[in-house]
Amino acid sequence: MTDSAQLAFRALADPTRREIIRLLTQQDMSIAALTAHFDMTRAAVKKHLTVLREGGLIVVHPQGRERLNRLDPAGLEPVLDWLGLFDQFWDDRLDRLKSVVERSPE
Amino acid sequence: MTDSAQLAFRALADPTRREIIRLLTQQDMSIAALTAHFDMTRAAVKKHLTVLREGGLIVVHPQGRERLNRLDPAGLEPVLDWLGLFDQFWDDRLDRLKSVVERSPE
DNA sequence: ACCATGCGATACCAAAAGGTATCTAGTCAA
DNA sequence: TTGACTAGATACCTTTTGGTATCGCATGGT
Repeated sequence: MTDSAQLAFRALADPTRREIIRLLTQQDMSIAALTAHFDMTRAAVKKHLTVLREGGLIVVHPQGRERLNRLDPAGLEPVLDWLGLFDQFWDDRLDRLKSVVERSPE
Repeated sequence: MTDSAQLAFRALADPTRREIIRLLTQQDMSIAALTAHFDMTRAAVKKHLTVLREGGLIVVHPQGRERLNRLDPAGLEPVLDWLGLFDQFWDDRLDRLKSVVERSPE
């Protein structure tokens, strides 16, 4: 009963992992293919993939000697659910802020 | 130009900080008031509040000798924006998965 | 003026996270 | 079966993170 939202939020907290997610929205990819997009070793990418899998955000399905990593949208549900708890709150204030934010580029 | 989404995602990655957010949706609170809800020292809570402020999720406004922490919904925008990039993707597959997930409690 | 109180800042510690190097094990082609 | 390629596992290192303990600084009541 380890809070599944926790594992998902943790998985999303790293920029490399979010980039992996972005890449996987384009197509399923092997570790080697993903590693080509980063300046780090295959082992490091593997660790990120493990965290993503623990967070339920990807699934692996072996194909011959390759193991393709595929995005699993169901893993995002806990995150969306949590954020949804505050829909009312965010909406109320976001609406009021929108015009303000747009005209103050900071 | 430090990616603001990164700071926000990092702030959301800790369960204590998410609980703080939840508490702050009810009412603005001082550090002391927040600390009463956790089994940790005021200094630890203070650190979490710093991370939340860096993530743009809360703002502090002094009131006498108290400093009330207030939720800032604008800080969540980068997160919602990032998630929004995959709306199409999630939606497509979430719809297909919904019934499946509901009948497979795993 | 005093003293409680509410916070901020710092130094310090243990554990977790991100990374590399290296070794081992399957799978496919010749 | 040998060799090349793809990936998992482990040991190890460094940095970050979450936490405590402690000190000092304002603020407000008496």
